[in-house]
Amino acid sequence: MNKSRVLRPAPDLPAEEAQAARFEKARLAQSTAVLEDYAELISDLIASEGEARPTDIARRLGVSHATAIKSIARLKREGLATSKLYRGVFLTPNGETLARRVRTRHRLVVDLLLAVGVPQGAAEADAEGIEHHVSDETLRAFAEFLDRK
Amino acid sequence: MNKSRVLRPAPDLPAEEAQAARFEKARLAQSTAVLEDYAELISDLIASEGEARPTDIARRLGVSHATAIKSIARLKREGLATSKLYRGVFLTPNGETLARRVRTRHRLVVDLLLAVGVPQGAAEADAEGIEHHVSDETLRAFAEFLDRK
DNA sequence: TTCTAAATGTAGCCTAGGCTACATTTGTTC
DNA sequence: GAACAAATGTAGCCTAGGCTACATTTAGAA
Repeated sequence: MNKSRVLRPAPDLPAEEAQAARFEKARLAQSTAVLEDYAELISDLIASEGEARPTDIARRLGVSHATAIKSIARLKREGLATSKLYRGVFLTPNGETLARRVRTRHRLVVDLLLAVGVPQGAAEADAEGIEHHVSDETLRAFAEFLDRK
Repeated sequence: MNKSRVLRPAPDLPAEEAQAARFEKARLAQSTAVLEDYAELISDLIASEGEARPTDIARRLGVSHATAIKSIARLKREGLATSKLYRGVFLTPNGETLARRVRTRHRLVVDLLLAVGVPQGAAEADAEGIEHHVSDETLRAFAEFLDRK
């Protein structure tokens, strides 16, 4: 039945697996993207406003407060944040570490986009989605490229 | 109650909205990422194997065939693909157009990563997630940067 | 101190995209 | 042409992350 399968030479198989692995990595990155965004935002809000409240988080992310509260619950489940009823949200040490890493990465991505000639607005907008898929290896390359400039 | 709200100066508000808009754009890009991946893959399979079958699509993406079939159903709902029971999958003209656009964008992203010094493996892996968040404006900047090199 | 608006939290719904388990169809092989 | 293995499709479950509607708590104002 499967004629094409039989005809396909063996060398294709490793390539197929590599492709599948790339997609899987992208899916994984996506599943942590929300956590990363929240961690960074909570950290920013605490730094600039003194506290991170669900309503402010929701407004900044452009989602309803109910959605924000649900995601905050996930952050808590994953050990990245803490909060008490009707009180603001705080990051655990793990959450702080994540926020720092995300902030650094975000800046590097924006800077790289600017360095290759992407206009400011587009750089900031696109970085918001791109950053979650930039591996440490790629990040290192970005840093070196910016150093050379 | 909301002291920080009152204290926050007006100039913050446009910035908040801009930030929310960036996140919303990223969410939107994410929701079309799967469609884009399938369209490109189906197009590739038809070109290289003569047909695109759910099992092959599933194996290449690293998901179960049931998942692939569900996503193919969404492609059909969105007018990007067609298929008959127990037959392969085909792209509509809209699907073809999307696939072409995605393929071009994918190549450009990989090329740009390579050009700034990202190692081949990381470039190919990261591009899989990054590409979906690269706007036309950014893509143009990438192309110009590569031309200059 | 009480009232009330805003913030916070809860419930329940939806879609997308994963999965496994099972049913059906196809096409090759004997 | 019958049997069987592989491909395809279906059903049902799960989680994440959207939403609206409603309930509860808080804290500032009167």
